[in-house]
Amino acid sequence: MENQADKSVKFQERQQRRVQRRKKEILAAAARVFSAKGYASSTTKEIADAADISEGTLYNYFESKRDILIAVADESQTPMQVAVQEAGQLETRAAMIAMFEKAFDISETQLPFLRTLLSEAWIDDDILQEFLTVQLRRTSRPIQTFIRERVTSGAFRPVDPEIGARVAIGMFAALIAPSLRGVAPLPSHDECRALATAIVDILLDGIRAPAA
Amino acid sequence: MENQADKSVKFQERQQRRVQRRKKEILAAAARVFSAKGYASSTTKEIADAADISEGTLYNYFESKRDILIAVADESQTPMQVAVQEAGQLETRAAMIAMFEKAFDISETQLPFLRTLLSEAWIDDDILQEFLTVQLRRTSRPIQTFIRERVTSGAFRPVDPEIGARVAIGMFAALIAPSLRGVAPLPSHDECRALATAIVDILLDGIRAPAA
Amino acid sequence: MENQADKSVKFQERQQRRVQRRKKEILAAAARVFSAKGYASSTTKEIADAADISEGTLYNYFESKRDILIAVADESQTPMQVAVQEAGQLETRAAMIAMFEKAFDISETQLPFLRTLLSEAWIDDDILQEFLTVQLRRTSRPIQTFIRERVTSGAFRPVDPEIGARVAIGMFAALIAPSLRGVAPLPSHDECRALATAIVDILLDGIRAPAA
Amino acid sequence: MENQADKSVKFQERQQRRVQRRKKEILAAAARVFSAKGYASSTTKEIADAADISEGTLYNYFESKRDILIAVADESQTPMQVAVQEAGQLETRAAMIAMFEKAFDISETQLPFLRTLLSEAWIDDDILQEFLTVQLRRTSRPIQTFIRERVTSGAFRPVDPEIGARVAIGMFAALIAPSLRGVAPLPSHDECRALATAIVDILLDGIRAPAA
DNA sequence: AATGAATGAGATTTCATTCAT
DNA sequence: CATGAATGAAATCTCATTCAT
Repeated sequence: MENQADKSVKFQERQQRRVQRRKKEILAAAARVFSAKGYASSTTKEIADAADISEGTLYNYFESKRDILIAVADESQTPMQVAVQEAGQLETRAAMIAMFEKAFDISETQLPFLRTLLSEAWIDDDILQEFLTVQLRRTSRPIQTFIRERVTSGAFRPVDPEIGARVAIGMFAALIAPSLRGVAPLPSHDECRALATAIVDILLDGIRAPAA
Repeated sequence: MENQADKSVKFQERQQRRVQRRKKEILAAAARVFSAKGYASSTTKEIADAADISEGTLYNYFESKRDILIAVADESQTPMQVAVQEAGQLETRAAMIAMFEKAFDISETQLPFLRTLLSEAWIDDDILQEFLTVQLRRTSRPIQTFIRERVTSGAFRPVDPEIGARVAIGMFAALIAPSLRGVAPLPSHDECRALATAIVDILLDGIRAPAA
Repeated sequence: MENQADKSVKFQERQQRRVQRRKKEILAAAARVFSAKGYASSTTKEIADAADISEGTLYNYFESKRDILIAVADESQTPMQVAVQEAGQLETRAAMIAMFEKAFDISETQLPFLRTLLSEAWIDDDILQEFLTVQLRRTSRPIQTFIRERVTSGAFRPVDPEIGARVAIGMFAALIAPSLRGVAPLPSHDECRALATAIVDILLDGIRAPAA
Repeated sequence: MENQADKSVKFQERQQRRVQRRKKEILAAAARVFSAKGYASSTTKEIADAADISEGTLYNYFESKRDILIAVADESQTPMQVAVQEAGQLETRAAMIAMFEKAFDISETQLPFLRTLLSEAWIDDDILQEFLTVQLRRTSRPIQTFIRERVTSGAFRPVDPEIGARVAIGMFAALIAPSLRGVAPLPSHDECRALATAIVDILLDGIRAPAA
């Protein structure tokens, strides 16, 4: 049999979960608004409307509009970073393709968060430093290590690992950009594989036909 | 001996030139402001101050703040587009390197315009459609044609020309991005050449060492 | 043996006492908040926090924020009024000193209530009329009577009793003001006596040395 | 004959004067509003309405509502301070009366500024420190010096100069308070003289009739 | 009774644009 | 043409009060 205290504890836990859920809803709504119009042009009214709450309620969950942006940026994760970190050793060409394939596999939900991060990082120094730069570094480092090892072992040509990593990320970014920008649909599963294959092929062997 | 009408014509011409010059000055100032804080967060007062004129005067030269943005976007040109169009036939590896080298060679003056274009195109559909998309198409087309020809002739492997072009542009973009974002200085002449060489090497032959 | 009704009555009484006690707690908390920031700048949240209850609970005990202010003003009492009323006949110089000494003896608890009253009376006409004016009149009247009697009897010079009373209150107020404002500590027991003596001396005989 | 530059200079000067005049107007309006409802309860809309301008215009002249308060406080001057400083040596009883008489002579214009200062100093620590305390010190110091000299020369009894000064200011404050609070009209010329005489009489010789 | 999330009216502040000088 | 004060619409944010739990 439960006593008063037990009930109260349970109640508080449920409250906390409710609050967390509501916070997520607001963030998702805010991400959608931000990704459509940019942070500065979005209004708190639009965010509130998108989250189907009143403007005042926003401020029960976040301290300021900027605070919401920070939370949105915090929630975003570049799919490339996730893919790289989960990839582990990339011994074979197939493994590399699998990694890029995974990186292309962005969920519809994640899209607005990513768009917001990328969009604001272009303007806002704090967002760039605290979020995008951090993620890019985490993405770039393992790739650089990977390249450096192979250059040392002679498997790769003497490429500058930093440039190699940046170029690889750039190839990926160029292919996913239209989807991120919202002018192309997210690639289907098959398209992801095709794009990943294309990147790895070019990255490893270039576009020139091998001398006979 | 000049008559009244002649004088008037001359006067009008001088006026027109003065107006054009002043417009350019305002645009340069606006581009600097926009590139630093983004269009939406920039105020007409900041633009006026940067151009060393009063707010009212702005409206003698442009109809609205938006009008200034359009003009700034119009003024911007992606260096890659210029480079591609001036390049002509890219028969040799050296020619390709020269082209990329040229693309890296962005002037300090042009930088704010470019930054503004790229920043706003990420948010503003009109800017994306009317300016960036147009430029990217003009950049991509010749590269696609170039690739298609070589694939047909057997010089290149059977790469999808569109993907090839986008990947090439992505490689370039990844290397110039920090400078455009304002977190790295523009590359020196020597660095431009090194970067261009790196891109062409990877693009043509990949990073994998040729099988012995 | 008690019957049901008795129990219920006792329960209700205990309830009532509990409610009264809680009300006092809230008022004390509110007085502290009001005295620190002023009524208009204090929020119900701050009051609730200070009283260690939730905002909603406030409204179980008071109808509105204003209602709390009224109750706080009601609770406050100018120490001068208390002292004057308890003083009775002020036949001797010692009795007058004793009265002022008592007036200086403000409790730490009473301080916030007083501060709130004085602060709001300066702005709020209702508070001025309903509370401060009433108290001042009750303080002033006995003093006026006291002076008038002595003027009639020839013990005092022909002073306007109203002005005399106001001047006396003003002397007192000027000395206690820093403590009320919170920039000086409350005077110690000895200091109270010294201040009271100073006031009575000046009030009775002035600061000029008697002609030899 | 005037040239372009001269005209421009004159124009700028006129502009500056216009701006200063407008600033004064806004301050006067703000002082009226503040003195009636207190700073925190006054709205920028009310201030703007009182100054017969739009809310936006306020912000062309002041950075914030708080900024206006500071400016109002800055503009205010306690009449007692002015009177004390202009008084010079107070050798005779007549000179003292003249000084207090002058202190009572507050202009209708100055009233709202003073009210605001006194009202806010009760709540706002910055206002207290930066404005009221400064003024009170400037008022109190000369009076203390005056008393100390006479105590030394034996003309006054051994009164603590600080307490003497505060008591004197308190007597004055108690008599002017109703006018400052807005519940009594400003004293007429004759009333000023009567009040000043009353204060000086009591201060110098007390209310007790001299022993025969 | 107690809670604290939700509300919405209203406060302060910003800013593109206009217009009299 | 140049100016910059004036405007008012709209943005961000606050907070007393209500109400479902």
